[in-house]
This record gives sequence, C-alpha cells and structure tokens, in this order.
Amino acid sequence: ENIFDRSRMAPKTPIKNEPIDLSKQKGCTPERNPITPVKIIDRPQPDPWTPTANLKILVSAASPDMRDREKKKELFRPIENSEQSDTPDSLQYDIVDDSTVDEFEKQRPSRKQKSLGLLCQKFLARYPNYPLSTEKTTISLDEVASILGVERRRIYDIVNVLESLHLVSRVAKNQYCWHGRHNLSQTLKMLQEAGELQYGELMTSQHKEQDLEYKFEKRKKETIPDSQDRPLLDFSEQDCSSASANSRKDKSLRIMSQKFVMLFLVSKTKIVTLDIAAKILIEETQDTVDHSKFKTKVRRLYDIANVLTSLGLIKKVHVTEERGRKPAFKWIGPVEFPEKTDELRGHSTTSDPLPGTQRGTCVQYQTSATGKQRFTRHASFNGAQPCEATRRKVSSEPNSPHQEKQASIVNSDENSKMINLAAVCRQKIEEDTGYVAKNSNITLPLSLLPVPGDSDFCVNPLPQAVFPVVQADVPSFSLPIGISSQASHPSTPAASKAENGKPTLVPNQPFLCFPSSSLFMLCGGLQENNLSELLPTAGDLGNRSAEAQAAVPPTGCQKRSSHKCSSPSAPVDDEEPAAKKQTLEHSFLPLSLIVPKKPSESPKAESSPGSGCSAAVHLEMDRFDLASPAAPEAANKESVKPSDCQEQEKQSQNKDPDEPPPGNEPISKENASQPFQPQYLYVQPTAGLSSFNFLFSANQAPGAISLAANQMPSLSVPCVMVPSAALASFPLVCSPSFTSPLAPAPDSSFSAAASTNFSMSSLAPTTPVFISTTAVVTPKVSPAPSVDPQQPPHPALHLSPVLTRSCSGVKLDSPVCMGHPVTLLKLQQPTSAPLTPKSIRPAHHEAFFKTPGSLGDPVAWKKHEGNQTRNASSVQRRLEISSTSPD
DNA sequence: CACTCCCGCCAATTA
DNA sequence: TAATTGGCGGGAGTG
Repeated sequence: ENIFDRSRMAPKTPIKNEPIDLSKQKGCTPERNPITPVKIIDRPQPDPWTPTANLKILVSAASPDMRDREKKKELFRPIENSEQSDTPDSLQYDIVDDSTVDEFEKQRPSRKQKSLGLLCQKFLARYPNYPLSTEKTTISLDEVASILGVERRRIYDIVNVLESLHLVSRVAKNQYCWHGRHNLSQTLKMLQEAGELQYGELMTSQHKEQDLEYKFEKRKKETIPDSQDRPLLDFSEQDCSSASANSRKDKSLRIMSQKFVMLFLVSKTKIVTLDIAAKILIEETQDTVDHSKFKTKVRRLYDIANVLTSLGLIKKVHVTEERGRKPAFKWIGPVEFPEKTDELRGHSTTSDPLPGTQRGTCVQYQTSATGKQRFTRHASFNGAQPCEATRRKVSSEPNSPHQEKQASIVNSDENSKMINLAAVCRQKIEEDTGYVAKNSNITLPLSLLPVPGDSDFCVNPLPQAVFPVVQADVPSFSLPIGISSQASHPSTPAASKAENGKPTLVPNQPFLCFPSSSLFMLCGGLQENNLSELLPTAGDLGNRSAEAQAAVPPTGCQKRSSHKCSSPSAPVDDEEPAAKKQTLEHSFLPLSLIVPKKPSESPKAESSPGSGCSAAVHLEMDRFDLASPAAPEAANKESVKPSDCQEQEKQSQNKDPDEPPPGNEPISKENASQPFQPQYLYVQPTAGLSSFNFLFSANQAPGAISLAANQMPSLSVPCVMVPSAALASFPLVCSPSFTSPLAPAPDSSFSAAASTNFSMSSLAPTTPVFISTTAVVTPKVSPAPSVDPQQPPHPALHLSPVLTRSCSGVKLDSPVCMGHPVTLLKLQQPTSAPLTPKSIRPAHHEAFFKTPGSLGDPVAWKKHEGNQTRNASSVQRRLEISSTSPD
C-alpha cells in the first residue's frame, strides 16, 4: 500500500524538495504563496504528495509497530509520536488551504523540522525498541524515505549510525533489518571495551577534556598512530567481521559513530566536546588535519550526534572552558558496563574482539571469557546478522560480526558487573554491618554456577579480585542466550557443584552462587536499557533478559526515576538524563517491569536481621526455585553471556522446589509469558537489616531448572546465580551469614540466624558486587511470617525480563564506581552487624555513596533514593535498606 | 558571527 | 551501465 504512494511521490530524489512546503503550496495554493518561493520553485511537480507524506510520517510515527500499512490507512491521525512533526504538517495542510501565507511560514518547517534528529525520531518511532526476537523487521530504505518524506540520503545518515550500534543491520540492497535495542547494551559494552583499549589510556587517567586532548594527541603521535587506534577500532568493527577490509574508505560515518560513542564510554565525565572528538577522529583517519577536514568532521559529528540524541544516548551540552563555551555532548545512556570494563578490561578487551572469537582469533577472549556464551549469543544473533554479513559483503560484514562479538562480550561484561556488585555489596556490608567480609565470604560464597567446567572460574578472595574473577567467569558463563539450553549442559556440572555448597570458591566464576541460605539484595538502578532490552526478547531475549532482570528487580520498574537513585553513582549526571532515559526506555519497554514493591512492608526481619534475613532469603530462594523453571534465567537475563551462569543458577535455584511463598516479596514477573524469558525473583528484604533482596532471573530452560529443583531441598538453594551483569548494576549485597561459606550442605539446615545479614546498599554505582554467604538459611525461619501476602505461593518466578539498570549510567559517572568498587573485605562481625545495621548502615552508606557520587550530593541524593526509592521500587529500597536499614 | 547541519553533488561500490 | 551508498562541503538557518 505504502508503496503506491511512494511511487507517486517521487521515486527517489525528486521529492527532495520539501514535501511539506511544496505540497502545501501546490495543494493549497501554489502560486499564491509568495512565501515559499524558493523550494517550491525548484520542485517541478506540484505534488500533493507532500502532505500525504506528512501524513504517512505521522502515521508511521504513530504506529511504530505497525509500521506500515495499517497505519497509513489511519493516516490522519496524528499519533503521539508523530505529533510534533505531524501536527505542524497537518496544520499546514489546513492552513494552506486557507491560503495564508503566514501559515506557510509557520509551517515551514524550517530547518528544525527537517533536522536529522527529528527525522531520526520519526524513523525510530516506526520500530519497536525491543522487537520480539522472532519478528524481524525489515526496513526498506525507499519506503521509509518516502514515508518520512525525505531523500534517501538522509535515511542513510540515520541508518548508518544505527547500524554502528547494531540497532539495524543491512540485509540487502535497500533492505535493513531492525534489531532494536536488545543488543544495545552489548554493543555499548563492546565499544566501551574497545574504547578503553584505544582511548582508555588517555581518558581514564585524565579524564578531562583537556587532558584527553593531550592524551589523544600523545597517543596519536606516539603510540596510537599505528596500531592501536586502528586496530582497536578495526577490531570492534571491521576486523572481527571479516576483515573485509576496508573496502571503501571506511564507512566513515559508521566508524565515526562508534568511535564517538567510545569516547563517551571511556570518558569519565561522559562529556565529549565536538572539537575533541573531531580531532580524535581525524587522527585516526590519519588524514592531515586541515581545517577543512576538521570542519567536515564536525559536520559529520553533528549528524551522528543528532541520531544519538534521538536515541536518547547523548544530549547536547556546553562546556565552558577558559576559552569559552564549546559545544559538547554528554552521554546520558547506560553506563554500566564501564565497571566491567575496568576490571574486566583485560577481558573485556578480549571481548571486544569477540568478533574474532568466531574466527578463532579471540583466543584471548576465550581464555578469559569465553566463548560459549559468545557463541551462543552469536547464534541467536546470527539470525539477523549473518544475513547482513553475507549479504553486505565488505562493508556490512564488519558489523555483523561485531554484533556477535558484542553479544558475547556483553556477557562477560555482565559477569564482571556482577562481580563488581559483589564487591560493592561487600563493602557496604562491611560498612554497614561491620562485618568483615573478607573472609571469604565473598569468595567463598560465590561459587560460580556458570562455569562449571571452565577454568574460567576464579575465585576471588579479594574484593578486587572479585572482578577479575568475574571476568574469568564470564567466559565460562557466557553461554549464549539462545543456547541457554546448551549452556545448561555445561552448567550442570557446575550447578551440581554449587549445590553441594562447595563451589564456594570458584575463582573467576562469572556467577556467584550463593548458598542457599544467604540472601542477597540487589539494588541498584538497573539501567533502563537493559530492561527494555530484555523484555522484548523472549527466547533470545532471554539472554538479555537477564540484564533486564537485573534492572527490573529493584524497583526500577516501577519507578523509573527511582532507579536513578538507586544507582549510587547516579547522582552525578544521571538525573536528568537518566530520567529521560528511563522514560524512554520505559516507554520502550514492552513490558513493564514488575516491581514488587514492597514497601516496607516486610520488615519482618528487621529487628533481627540475621534471622529475618535468612528467612527472607529462604523465601526468596524458594521462589527461585519455584521460579526455577525460569530460574536459569539469571543467566539469561544477561542475555547472552551467562548462559552458563543461568544454568547454574537454575540449578541452584532448583534446589528448592517448593517453597513457601511466604512472604517475601512479591515477585514480579514480566514477560513471563515466554519460556525463556528471564525471570527474576526479587526477594525482598525481609529483615530490616539486611534485607536482601534477591533477584534471580529465571529464564531459561525450564528443564534445567526443574532438574535442579529436584535435587535441592526447598530452601536450600545452594547457590544462586546471579548474572554478574545483571547485578552489576545493582548495588547489591548480600550476605548471610557466613559461617560456612564453604559449607556445602546448605540445605536448609543452617540457621538463618546464624547467617548474618549484610545489607549492602548499593554503593557503588557500578559495582556490584557481591555476595556471599553461605549458609543456608532455614526456611523455616522465615517462613511465612514476614512475607508478604502479596505473593502467591509460588509466584516465585517473576519473570521480569526487564531489569532496569538504572544505576549504571549514573554510576559510571561517579568516580567511585568507576574505580573499583571496593574492597570488601572486611566482613567481620558476623552477626553483630545485623543487629544494628540500620544505624550503622546509614553512615556507611553515606560514605559509600559519597565516594561514588562524589561530592556532597551523594548524601543528599542518597537520601533521595533512599527515601524515594523505598517507596518506589524494591530496588531502591534495597539501597535504602542497605543504607539506612530503615525498617 | 558562530554554531548547526541541511542539502545534494558526485564518487565509490554494487547489482 | 544503472542503481545504491555514502563522503563531503557549500552555504543557509538560528541564535
């Protein structure tokens, strides 16, 4: 249907005239209008068409889903999305008729209306952010161009940028495949990693723009010149794919876009000025730096920036330096991965290369992390990508490979995140509780589910170690999402291990297993992105879902805003951007997360943290178990990466088949519908103390879970796997008592009480961390009391594909986060802490936050979060709890 | 005037 | 050779 219109309109370029103006004129009063002279004149034909075009646009906007036709029919209505643009147009029509020149003028879109950013928004409005994996949306350039009423050239500008982020891939001539943002986080991770390699040195240490500049310059001249820059870039992009070489000049726009994004991801401040970016990009290009070139680069950067802005990844800001104010852009997208990167970095780097992995190039990666996940991921992706690569040959190829790589990478990242979280948690815990985690805790507890067999696992005794471990783990874990089932195999062993309890220490494991007893809270803001991503995918998505899960759990779902808060680091920049993002994401998200909010209702354990917690834990655990079918999902959520983990998790989860639903928290499920979807369990913190909340993802193969379940006794979930990634964003912590981290037999026996509770608050923005614990809590303890009524008995599973990571973005900013989270280590007093967690915690929190947040705000924001959060989302709550131990 | 960045020529690539 | 892609930079719109 659409087509016909198009044909009419103008097949290709003709239209270029502004549809709107012309149309108006023509339609209405062509001659009359003095006003529209210029363009109009040019245009040979008077097409009524323009108006139509507008309508189409509107329509398209309106029906992202629909895309085409249906909407077209409906044309008239301006839908929300299109409203802005549409409105004017529509008005125009009317007006035109009226024949008022003025109107023309008004309508006259003027540049703004024709801006690439607006165009991009319209374009994006036509497609779902998180399309179901199953459905592949193909984009016809001609069609889109006609619908949007622009020349193809402009569509290329948009598509090229989107392609650089893997939101779309080229399938064939004039044909692009819409992937949506499912892989966005992965892609960003990759880019971040790649960016670190390339620019990291520069950026990291010195962050500031100026510094950066210097560094860049140095690099360029010094190191970078040859190998570094390009290679890195290449890897990410080209190399991986196929080395197709650079067939044409590189596709500058695509590459520039990736590099530009890398700069943001690598930048501590998350702000990149145009001139710096242009310089950097020019360098890479090696071109001589003439002024003209610089100008050209800047033009291109504007083009890219407009698209990225439309994607909600950056926003324009101005940096005032000594010299004056310079145009700059600030990254407002997810930032989480950074953590991983740092720690993982080595790994990550590898990951970046992922592409290579396929080839085999990635040895490094493999060692570090692994391939499985990647592969799996790839597989899932493949569907889409492969096509592109093949079809597109050179130019396109790079992309496709990248994507795959990315996916895998992502996984690893997630793992790392997890680790980070753990670390963070520890810290918090320590701080809050006074406990010293050092023991082992962390390390022990974590057994990684994921990597059953892999050497990957590393145990990290150290807090820092944690991260590394994670990385290592990652690989192992990383199962492809799609693979999840596959993953399970490998994972199985691991799982079994975990169950035993022994697993405790697995180094490097990507996932942590917790002894059944321990509880965790995850907090944090999840990023929206993740969530959104996750949701969509059902099967494939599942992987992602893991990520999403993470995000979700907390309250993020409910509160978008909250998640910001949740992330400790957030305070910094997030605020607005974050909010925006959130909103965006939310909007995007198909599903809404479920957030269980548990308002403070279940304070059950508060008073006695330990016990309470344990109980809570149990509950949680149970749920997981219940959920277990889904459970594996944790891994899933990550989406790709941690498939292994997932499995492991599953296993762990499985342990308890039954469970009382006591009351913990309601679990939220989101997308439960699909089997694979990642599910989360959110456990609410019961005890005041510590309330830990757990989130598990459960997605994945049900079967896997089921298996586990049998094995495990109800409570005892031997281990819980949390996808690192998922967690990463959250601040989380957990801890139970530790008594026996090792204790293999966790089953229900251990008393919960024994276990201490740690509450972690989300500290670090980024980091994640933690975990531990061991013992099991007895389910008994918690049983019902506290729990909430909310849940049904088994609701355990929540599938919430979406997790939000709100925090991450923010976190990044915070110095703290960036750095390492921390060291956790001190968990000493086992129980004591629990008791007065509240009082203590607060202080800790603050400190904690501050660090990350940097600045005084931290506290304030902390409060906000805390307060708000609680209310809002579970996640937030957690934070709060940890921080304040409110209840 | 500086900042943005639209527009579209035209070359490189593909089909 | 025709069509598709997309680099590039003039120069217009905005503030």
